[in-house]
Amino acid sequence: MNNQHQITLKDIAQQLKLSVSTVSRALKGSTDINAETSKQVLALAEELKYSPNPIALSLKDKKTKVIGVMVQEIANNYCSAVIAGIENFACKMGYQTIISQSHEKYETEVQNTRLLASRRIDGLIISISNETRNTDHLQELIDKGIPVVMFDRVSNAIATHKVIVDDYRGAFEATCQLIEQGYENIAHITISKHLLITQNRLRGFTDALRTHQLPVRSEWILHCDFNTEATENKIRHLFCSTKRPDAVLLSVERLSITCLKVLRELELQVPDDVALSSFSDNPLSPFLNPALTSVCQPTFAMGQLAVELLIELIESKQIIKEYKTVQMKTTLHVHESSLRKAVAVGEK
Amino acid sequence: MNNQHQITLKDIAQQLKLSVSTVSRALKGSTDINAETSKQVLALAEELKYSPNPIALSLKDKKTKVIGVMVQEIANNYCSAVIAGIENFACKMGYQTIISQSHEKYETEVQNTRLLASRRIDGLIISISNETRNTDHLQELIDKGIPVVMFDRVSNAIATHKVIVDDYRGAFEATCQLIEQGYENIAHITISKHLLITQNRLRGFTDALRTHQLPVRSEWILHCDFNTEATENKIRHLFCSTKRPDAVLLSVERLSITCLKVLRELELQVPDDVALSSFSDNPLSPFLNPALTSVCQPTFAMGQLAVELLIELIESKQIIKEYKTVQMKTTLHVHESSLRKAVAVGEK
DNA sequence: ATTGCAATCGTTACCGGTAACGATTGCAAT
DNA sequence: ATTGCAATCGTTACCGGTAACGATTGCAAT
Repeated sequence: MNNQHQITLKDIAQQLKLSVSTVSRALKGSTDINAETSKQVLALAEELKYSPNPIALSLKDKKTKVIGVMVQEIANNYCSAVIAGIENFACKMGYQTIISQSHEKYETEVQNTRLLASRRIDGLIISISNETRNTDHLQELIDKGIPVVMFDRVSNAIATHKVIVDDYRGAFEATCQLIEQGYENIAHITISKHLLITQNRLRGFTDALRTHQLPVRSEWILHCDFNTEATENKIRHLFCSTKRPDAVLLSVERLSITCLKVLRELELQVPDDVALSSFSDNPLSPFLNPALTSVCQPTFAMGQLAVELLIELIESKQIIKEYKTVQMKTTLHVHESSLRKAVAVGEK
Repeated sequence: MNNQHQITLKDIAQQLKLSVSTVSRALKGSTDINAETSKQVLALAEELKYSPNPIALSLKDKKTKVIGVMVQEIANNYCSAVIAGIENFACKMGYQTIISQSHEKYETEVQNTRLLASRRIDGLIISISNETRNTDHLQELIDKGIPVVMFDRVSNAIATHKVIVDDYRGAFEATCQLIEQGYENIAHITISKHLLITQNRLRGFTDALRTHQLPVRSEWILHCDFNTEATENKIRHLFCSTKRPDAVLLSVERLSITCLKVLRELELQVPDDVALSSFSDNPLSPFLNPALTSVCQPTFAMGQLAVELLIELIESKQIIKEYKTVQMKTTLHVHESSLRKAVAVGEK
């Protein structure tokens, strides 16, 4: 049973004693063919379960109908939700996706981007890694004629369509919510300072503090990477200082988990001792202990939009010079982790 | 800058006034070539950043070096963790993966499987949908010479390599843990009765009850699908009966979330009113409210093994007749959701 | 009878690789 | 001088499609 070969035009042509081009015409619904011949071809194609070889088409048309997606980690709620949106729209448009991971490493991102390019993808959707500061590997792709669309962690150095959220406002609102609950000593645990999202979220955070006449303490702004142990140590140090924060705004979900872990270890209660608020898109956030106040992003829609923009770039005949950056809105879901207990509120 | 074409052997050949085959030889490290010529070719290839067109190779070799992966949902912890394992090993072996989703629908699974096949994937890794009872679409692939490896939700109807866990023992142990805590009225909320994992987990569950001389109540065995509303109603009905269970074993993580939701709505406390134990691979399980007792699977290793077996099938010269089913172990992580409070234990 | 054209089909080239085969050259062995 | 062979390179065919172009046939229009 094994090693059956896939049916080709040639097989059909030979059986019907026709040329491959006639068979091709019949299958493509050309009018340049006898109706009877066409019917025979279609019937046999159906019977043999013929399906055209996309490899042959790709070679000829120099289009693979494959889109590359580069994210930090598939097993990450945010990423997999965006990918779900990408798949949804890409599929409708007849594109398939190949997903690649950077694992938050610059070197891996560069290598895997080149690997995708060597696969002759028609375009790339990317959210850069925490380490990435140089984006030449992306410019390389664009120079080769492979369009790139960025989302989430975008870069100013690349001129292309981008899909982001209003990180500034997301952080601002979350910080204000903490302040309104009476928290005045708020720390910010975030990722690489070189990422735009980090900078925007940080500005949102500090602006919220300043708006409420609260001081900004630089030692309470932690830039972490994805080395869990190092991050745990940093956070532990933060909470073991003589004066410790009574609230934290976290920039990404993974950090909030690490933070929760450390707080448990230190036997600090959330939100009694420390309140938490985090950028997060985990559907389980409301079921956490305590339920985690979350700045949510329209992940699925972001994915859909990113592919839509990418396909626009891929299929447009003329060279596009005008690139747009679409900024979507975040939603603050307030839960227990950033809410003063009723008693405490009463005392205020 | 746009529409730069990719460098081909022809480009290099023309610049060096050589034939493409000589260039090809040089790049492939053939000895059948002058050392000096070879050096020139390699230097120019480097300079022009030549990378071979995998499409052309695929067409010639009838191998795409692409593996299809069909799962129910990417945005699902279990799936994305297995996929991470698949990617890890596939990448090392020079394969790329295309991920496709069934969204728990039989029709979608069949369609997308055919789509993958039409893409000429070298092999497929699949966990079938909750609706799937007929697996002809997989046999079709195998008959075409495209090997298939199944994991998690496997089928007896297909003869091939399979990677599963000991579902029976996983369910048995989890149920015993509940019984040992003094819970005697245990329900089982699970998925389609046609899936082997469902049958094995159910057997583990009922055998544990019988071992402890507890009755098996058929009305307390709920088979759900992924229609959240219908499932919520079923669960609500279960807990609103005159005699309600005091513990539940859940077959998949998603159901445990739905169950948690309903219990909150009904203001039933976990584990005071109802204890919960669930098959789950969410890293957040220990941080849930209450921390969820989980039957965990070695997801990453399962993914790795599944590709390893698949690549073995793809690359083996002779036809393989002996298929193996690798059964891995589950681990029970006991947390608050299935632990009697100290007081209650004292009363026992 | 010739011409033109529509209808219908086949031939050929091409996409970018590789492998089989062939061709050329020069030198050593006879 | 002839033969054989190694070294080195080019030609060709093929993978499976499609499009451009060409060929044939028969009939209507002149």
